[in-house]
Amino acid sequence: MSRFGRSGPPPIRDTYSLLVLNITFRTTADDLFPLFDKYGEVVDIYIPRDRRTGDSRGFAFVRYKYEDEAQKAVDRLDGRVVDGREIMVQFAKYGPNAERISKGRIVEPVPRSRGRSRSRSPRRRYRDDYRDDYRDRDYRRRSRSRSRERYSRDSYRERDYRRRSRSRSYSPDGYKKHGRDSLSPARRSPSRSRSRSRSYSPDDTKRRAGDSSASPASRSPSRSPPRKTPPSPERSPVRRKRNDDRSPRSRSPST
DNA sequence: GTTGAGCGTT
Repeated sequence: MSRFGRSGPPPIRDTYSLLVLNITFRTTADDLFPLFDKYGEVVDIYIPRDRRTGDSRGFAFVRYKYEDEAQKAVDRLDGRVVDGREIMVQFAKYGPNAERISKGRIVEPVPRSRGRSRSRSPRRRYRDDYRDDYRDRDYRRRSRSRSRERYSRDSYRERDYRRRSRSRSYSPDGYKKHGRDSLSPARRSPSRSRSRSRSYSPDDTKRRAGDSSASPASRSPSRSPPRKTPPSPERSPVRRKRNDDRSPRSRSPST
């Protein structure tokens, strides 16, 4: 939203856009206007904001009516501390003045003098690659939230590691301890397993919050085999019963 | 609540 144009950018006849970087996220056009207006006639000030949060992205575009004024503003405001942060002012690459540069008429107005010129070449390439605004926005957002993402990632990793460790710790533990005995614990296993599972159930439910169904699935296979065994014995008794029945019968002939 | 290389809408 342009400071002076509500329905969009104002009619620009011959304006020069300046790019203001390293400004605080709370700095608004109103804060920059008096600063830049002091060094020349400011036509428009625009601060790109995030469409989701609405916060400024940390840089602004200041349009001057004359190039000399813009140049002066750059020279005077570049490196100025605003809101406790040193801002960087330089000519914008994209804009009405960009056409002039395209003509090859203007030869690097500012950065060269200050020697602050960073990697300006690759920037152009990025813009060419960009097609969707979403991607562009996402990319920039990702860059900004790099620190945040890193923190989040660490947290997630730590949690995952801990969870996995715990899972692994219990798995072998149970198997090793009960694995010693034969099928005797097999029947007792489900009983104990369930009992223990219930103890940890609340904890897991709260921690995972309905996510990562892999955990239960992971544990499922472990419990699956032993669980399959119980149903078997269920039918066994039937046959065994018959066996018992047959047992006496078998003994009968023997006798 | 946080952040920090870069290039633009309403």
